[in-house]
Amino acid sequence: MAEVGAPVTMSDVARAAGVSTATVSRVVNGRYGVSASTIAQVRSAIERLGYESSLVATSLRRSRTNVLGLVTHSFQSYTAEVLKGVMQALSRSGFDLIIYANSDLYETYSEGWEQRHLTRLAGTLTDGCIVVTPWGEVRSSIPVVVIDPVKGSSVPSVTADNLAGATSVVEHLLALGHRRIGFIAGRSRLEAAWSREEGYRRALVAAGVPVDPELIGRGDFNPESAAPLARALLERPDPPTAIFAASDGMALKVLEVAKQMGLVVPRDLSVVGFDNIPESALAEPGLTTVDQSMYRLGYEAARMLKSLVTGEWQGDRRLLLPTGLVIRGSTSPPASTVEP
Amino acid sequence: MAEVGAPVTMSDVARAAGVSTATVSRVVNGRYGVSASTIAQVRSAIERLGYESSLVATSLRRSRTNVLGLVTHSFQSYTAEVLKGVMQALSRSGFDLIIYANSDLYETYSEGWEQRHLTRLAGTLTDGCIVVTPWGEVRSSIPVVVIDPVKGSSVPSVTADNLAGATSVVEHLLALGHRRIGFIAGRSRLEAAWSREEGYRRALVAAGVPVDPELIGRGDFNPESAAPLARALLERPDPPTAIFAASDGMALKVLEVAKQMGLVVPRDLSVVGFDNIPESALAEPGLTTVDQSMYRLGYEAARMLKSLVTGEWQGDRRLLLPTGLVIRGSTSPPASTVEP
DNA sequence: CTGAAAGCGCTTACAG
DNA sequence: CTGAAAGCGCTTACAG
Repeated sequence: MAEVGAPVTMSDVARAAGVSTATVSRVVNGRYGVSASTIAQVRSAIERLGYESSLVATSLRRSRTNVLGLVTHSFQSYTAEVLKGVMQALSRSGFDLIIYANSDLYETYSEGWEQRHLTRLAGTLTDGCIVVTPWGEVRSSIPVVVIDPVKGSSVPSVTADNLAGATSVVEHLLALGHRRIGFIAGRSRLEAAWSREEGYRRALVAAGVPVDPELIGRGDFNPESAAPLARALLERPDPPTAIFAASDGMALKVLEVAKQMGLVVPRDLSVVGFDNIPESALAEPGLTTVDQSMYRLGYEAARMLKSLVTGEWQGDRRLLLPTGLVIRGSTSPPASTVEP
Repeated sequence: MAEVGAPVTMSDVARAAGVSTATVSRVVNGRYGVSASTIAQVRSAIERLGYESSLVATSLRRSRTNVLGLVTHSFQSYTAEVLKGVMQALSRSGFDLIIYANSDLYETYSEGWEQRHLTRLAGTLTDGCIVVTPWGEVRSSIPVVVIDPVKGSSVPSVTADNLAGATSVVEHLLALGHRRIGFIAGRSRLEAAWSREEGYRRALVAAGVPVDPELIGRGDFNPESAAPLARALLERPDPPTAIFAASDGMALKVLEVAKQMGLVVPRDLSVVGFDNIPESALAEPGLTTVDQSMYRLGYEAARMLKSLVTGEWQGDRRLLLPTGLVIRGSTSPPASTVEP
């Protein structure tokens, strides 16, 4: 009952039922114009042989496959959340989902992975694709929805309202009395990174606090990139009283560096992240951060893609989803609130 | 830069480069016997047109695709863990991964989904497949590894040591002084469900405690199935002092029912689950349970599949992975330890 | 070193 | 109502 011989093809069924493959195809696809008795014969042969049509052959021949694709680079917790949302949106939709993940995790090849995989799927296998946080702009012969596009992208996309999220972080810190607020930026090509920095800047300017370029570190969303930047900020003669990192991963790194330097959070330093990954709640102290629902991003992306494929999509092709500030233990008023 | 026309095919490249598709194919696949100048022409045409070979066409023609498949019914947290393990094992292996999930979540079609999808992928797209918790025995023309097979399955598989895990739960409860231990079983076709019940029985027998069939409820791993069973157990004139549910989902339901009935856990009732899903740690009180590393299951399944496909697998085709008891707040000695 | 041709497993006009 | 044939985009002997 384990590994059996060659797969059963449509020709096998045709031979067993004594008809042509064309007829088998008609029965399999429920087309009209086949006699009841032929249908019965074919059905029984299908049953007997355990035939299932080959996804590959079918999709090569047909224009429409009813399969949507999702291309992702890696498999983190947030990817899983996205997938749950996607599956929910696709439930009973008639579309199946194929997820393509390349194993070449850290190779040179990885730049442009999304475009490569997309193109390989697009011609034939899938009717539409979701691409999660690509490295660059993507183009395709089929509808595509990008979750977290690069800045300036014109492809349909779903993004969290990073600008509002970042603004609320800085407003929160300002309200606590902070005036020297450091920022560790993310990979600047991504729209998300740009918006988070922009929110930081605007909120400061709106409050009449000058933006000090010395307090901005250039990270890349990789947690490791944040460590030296945090250290540099904190070793200044006039260190910031709060650091806002553009991702939770980087913020958790800031927490670590602060601890190593003998600083107590939030007494000596307030720290804020962005994303609300599960680890942020478990940190000690809990990390104040901005929640962006990855589930929701996945859900909305799938919903848009579905409508794009069927041609029913109305309205904006660039969805902005709300974010929410989550206040935990890593923020408090600065030790000495010095107002000029 | 968004949705562009028809996909670029090999013929397009051939035409642009002034050669035959056979030659393009040779260049794309790095075959010997093409002149340097031709290679250069073809390469430049590929670059210019942005050509990528069609996954579907390639895999239809070739016997080997270097793509492994994973077929799953749903997308829960544990599926995500499995996937992380699979991706880790496949990292830099030269195999890409395709995950096929059907959207038809709750339909009649769902019985036997794994066999259907497996067959549709197997002939052509994938060199091997992982199937996660199937409904029945699977067969295929390509190597398959099942995570959590049905009982009596002969397909290569990876499973947690459910027997040892369940045994350790009951030994823990016995050591605390419990003698009337209720059990809520899982979907009995699954080997995991059977082993967990068997562990429960054996541990009782080993301790000289008779197995009372009245204390065994027949659930199906669905949390909802546990509620009436727990209620029935707790409303008995001689209720158990502890309930061991065969999954965390069901155990959390028991916790809920107990609360509704005004019982305080663990004072009035000890509760134990199985799986160690994230929610079990967040319950109030924390749920004592058995940890089975889904990450590890995925990792080992992928490792085995890889070797099965390349024909290098040595040793057992049925892997049993260790489990570990995780003691949290939901278990304590019974209120009155009555020893006969 | 290169191309014409067959064929992977299907579907779809086109005849009959 | 049914079948022979063409073709989806590739790869691979087979010639040359």
